[in-house]
Amino acid sequence: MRASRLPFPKFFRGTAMSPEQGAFRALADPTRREILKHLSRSDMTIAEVADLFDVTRGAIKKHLVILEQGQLISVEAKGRERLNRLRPHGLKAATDWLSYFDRFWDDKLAALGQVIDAANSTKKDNDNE
Amino acid sequence: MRASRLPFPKFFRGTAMSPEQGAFRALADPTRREILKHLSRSDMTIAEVADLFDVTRGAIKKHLVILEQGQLISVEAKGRERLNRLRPHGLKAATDWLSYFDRFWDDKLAALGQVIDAANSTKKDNDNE
DNA sequence: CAGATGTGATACCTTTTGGTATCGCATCAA
DNA sequence: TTGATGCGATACCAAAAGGTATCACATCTG
Repeated sequence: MRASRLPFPKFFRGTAMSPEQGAFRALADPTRREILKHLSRSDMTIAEVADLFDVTRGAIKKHLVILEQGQLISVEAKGRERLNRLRPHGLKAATDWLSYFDRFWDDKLAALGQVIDAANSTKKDNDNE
Repeated sequence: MRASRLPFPKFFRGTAMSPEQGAFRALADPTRREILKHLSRSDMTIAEVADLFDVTRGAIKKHLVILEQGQLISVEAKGRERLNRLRPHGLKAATDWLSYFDRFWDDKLAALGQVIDAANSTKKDNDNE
């Protein structure tokens, strides 16, 4: 029977996802990333979003639900329609997570990061985390 | 027969993924994000990574393959072992993609972004509503 | 009112993901 | 040489993801 087709993955039914988990899950799909770019220009109903892609409204609706679960958009009932609006602060969860690695990919920042590390722990880098 | 269990998803067999697609796909899993943090501290063999988690080596190996496909790590054969090393520049693909939205979530940057937009397109740009 | 329309909710399908267990091979150590 | 040990490679499984089609319902509009 597979307890089939429940609306949420197990790890999200009942408890909350970490903010960066929701954000990264939502960002993993290219269609959803495109939707975000469109919503950054203007709020849109489901039908308006669906018109921009080659998939059905149902598929777009599912993408929007995942974006909403990831706190990347908010949805406002507006008469018969529902307006999807970018919630840009949600992306900050992903940006913040990634910022940990800034020192590693930017050579200029790397030098700075090492200076800061040295200053913060003049003895050694023990167990960070 | 389902052409079952091919090593790569269809969109990656044959052609290349966009850099941000590979990065975001890899980042979508919490175990992989943790692996990246560990690798930022030191290079590790598969067995060493697997010891940090409660899953089998096989599962960790699959995660490392996805991280490698996303250009987030590189793997160097070292005798009988294989050393997995963070490739931090790969994360820049995700950071770059997200930077488009900086102006939306940081109010201080928003003002700056609008100034820049205005300066860059004092004439056109009236396509939003 | 009656019809058109935007949406929600299902049911169902295929593919991908994340996991296990297992086998075989190369390489290191005794 | 003979084991141990890291890994690669499969085969297999359950669940999640991404999609379609369809129906019901609320809400606009003539």
